[in-house]
This record gives sequence, structure tokens and C-alpha cells, in this order.
Amino acid sequence: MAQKNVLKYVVLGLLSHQDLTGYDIKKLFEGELGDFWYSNHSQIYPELKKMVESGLISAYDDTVGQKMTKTYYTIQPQGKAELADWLKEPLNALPPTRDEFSMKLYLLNDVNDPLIKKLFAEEIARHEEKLQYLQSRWKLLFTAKAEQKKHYGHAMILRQAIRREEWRLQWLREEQAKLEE
Amino acid sequence: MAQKNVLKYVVLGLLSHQDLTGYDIKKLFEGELGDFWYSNHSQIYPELKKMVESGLISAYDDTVGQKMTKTYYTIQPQGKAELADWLKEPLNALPPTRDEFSMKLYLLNDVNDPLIKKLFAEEIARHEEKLQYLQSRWKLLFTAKAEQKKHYGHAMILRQAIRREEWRLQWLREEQAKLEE
DNA sequence: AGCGATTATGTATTTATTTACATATTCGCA
DNA sequence: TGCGAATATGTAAATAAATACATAATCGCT
Repeated sequence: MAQKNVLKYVVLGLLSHQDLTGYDIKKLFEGELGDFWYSNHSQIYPELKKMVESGLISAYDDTVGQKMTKTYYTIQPQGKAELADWLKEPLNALPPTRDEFSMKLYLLNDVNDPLIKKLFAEEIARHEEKLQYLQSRWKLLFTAKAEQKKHYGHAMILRQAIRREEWRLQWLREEQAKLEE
Repeated sequence: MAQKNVLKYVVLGLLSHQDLTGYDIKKLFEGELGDFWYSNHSQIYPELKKMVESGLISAYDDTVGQKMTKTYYTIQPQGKAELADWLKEPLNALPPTRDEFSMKLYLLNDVNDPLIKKLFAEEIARHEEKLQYLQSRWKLLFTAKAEQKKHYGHAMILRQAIRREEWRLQWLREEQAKLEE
């Protein structure tokens, strides 16, 4: 199960700010939210359907161009109540960490195995890439201080993600340096 | 799919050091490996069976007491080859982060919502607990410097996990302090 | 000798998630 | 005006993972 249908609450949370289409939600996961939550559109659309059926949200259509309709979803009182409950509830247990990089490192084990250096180079490269992306997001969204106050939670978790990447890179480089000795 | 059957390679990696039973593997996941990889026994036993069928590993029985048999698994040449291939392969794409704490923070958004403080207290408590556990593991396994060399990969990733928790706690406490202003 | 915790191994069911399949319209641009 | 990218929405199939169901022997202790 992994996460006790957190997607439902994430969707409720997003809809509690404004009406959105399934596509909007998909775009949010691909963009600014992607570093904290993600679901494929093949999960999003059925979930929205189920939520309408259970009365948590309602739907209305809008027309784009000549014939294309898009469906917006609105949170309903029942949905607001469930969202509030979830926010109050204690956090679920931390899901088990599954880290392929660490696992390979553990299995290689021998300091002199040339694959270890390759592994570090690879891991560093991808975390550098991620850090750059996150920093560009920060610049784009929160250069204006007023925005940091307005979207406090968002600013906080973006700061956290940036820190996480910086720290990971720091550790990776330290260990890499040790390997060179 | 999430992880392209990494469990198979993890099992191969573990068996490349020594023969193990399914229960041994389960115990490793519950113990020293649990911070880097984890699977339930309901996944482990069927996976071992499949691996025997495909010739990656072989099985032999041992008797405990009067009638209890336990099954050990041995890596076969084909398994060694597949393991070596996997270790050489580039890492799979980073799985999407799904962080319930961050998600709640994002959704709460309002600095003054009293739930934010509660959320931080909770998150700090559980990371403190995890850090303590990891530190006790380090003490137990690597107080002797010789062990750090012998199990280089293991020492490395345990250090990393400890760092990760320390850093996360540092960030959490910083943000918490900001909230008090 | 008995009892509870641990060892040991499995299957069944449900849920979550990914990948692939599938289709149609609209927007921006050259 | 034509074409490719983006918008928009779905379903199907496969895999990964969690939870629940199930059973039986052994070890350590009192």
C-alpha cells in the first residue's frame, strides 16, 4: 500500500485553494510540486472520478475552442472536512528507504573496486542536476521576498529540498575525496 | 513498477557473500540493511523461488532440531554474471520523492496555523528517534576501526544515513525557530 | 513440563504505481 | 494553412509492495 491513499488528500489540498482540472494537477506534479509528491495522470483521473462519486468534490465542464471540454473540480464540504481531518492526524510511519545507489555501494564493499568511483561520479552528476533545477525554481518563484511570505509552506519545502541536495552532494564529495587517498 | 525488480539484485548481492535463508534476508532488511533497502517476507520468499527456477541461485536444506528444515540459497554462475552486469549498469532514474510531511506543510501554507508547529514537533521527534537508532548501530558495528575497512561500503552508507538525519534535523530546527519569531 | 518469543516458510488479497495503449482538440508559429 | 507541440482525458495491463491470513517447530526460560 505504501501510502494509505495520500493522493486523495493531496488532491483535496490542491482543490481547497482553487478549482483545477486533472491536467492542471498533472502539471503541478510535473512542476513545482514534483519534488514532494508525484502521481501519473493514469492515477489522477480515476482518483478524481472516485472522489466525485463519494461526494468529496464536484465537477463542471468548461469549453475550450470549438468542441474541446475540460473538467474542473470543486471541493465540497465533505471534502473540506476530510482534508482537515487528515491534516490534524499524525504522520504515517516513514516509508522504508530504498536507495539503489547505497545498495550498490554496500554490495561493492571493496574500496579498490573501480566501479565505486564510477558510481560516485554518476550519483554526483544527477544530484548536481537536481540542485540546479531546484535553485532555478527558487529564483523564479521566490526572488521577491513578498512571495516567500505569501506561499510560506511552499518556500519552506523548496528551501528544504535545496538543502537536502547540497548536503547530499557535500557527503558524496567527502567520500569521493577519501577514495582518492 | 517503481524499481525494475531491484530486489532480485539485492538478493544476488547478499548471496554473493554467503549462503542465506529467506529468513536471514528478512532479518537483514529488518536490521542493518533496513535503512537502504527493505522488502516484506511475502515478497522475499516468492522471489527466491523464481530465482531458483531461472537458475540464478540454487537451494539446499538444513535441519534444525528434530524436524524443522530451513532452506539456504547459493548463488550460481549465472547469478554472479547478472549481478556483475547490474553493478556495472548506470543507476535507474531517481524515484519520485513522496514526502507526506512536506506535502502537509505545503498545503497548510499559513504561517500562523497552529498545526504547523505540531507537524514540526512530530517530524523532529521521529527523526531524532531514527538518528539515535543509527548512531547506536554505528557504535555497535564500527567502533573498531578495523571493521570500517573490512566493511567499507556498509560503513560509508551508515555514515551517510546518520548525516542525512543530522541535516534534516538541523533544517527542521531552523525552520521551527523561525516560526517562533 | 509448559509457555511465550523467535525462527522459519509460505499464500492470498488488496492497493499503489508504472508503463503502455488510445484518442481528439487547440495553440503557436512559420 | 499546415504542422508539431501542448492541452486534455481516459483505459488496460503489468509490476511492486503492503497487509492479512496461515502453519509449525524450536529456543530460552521458569
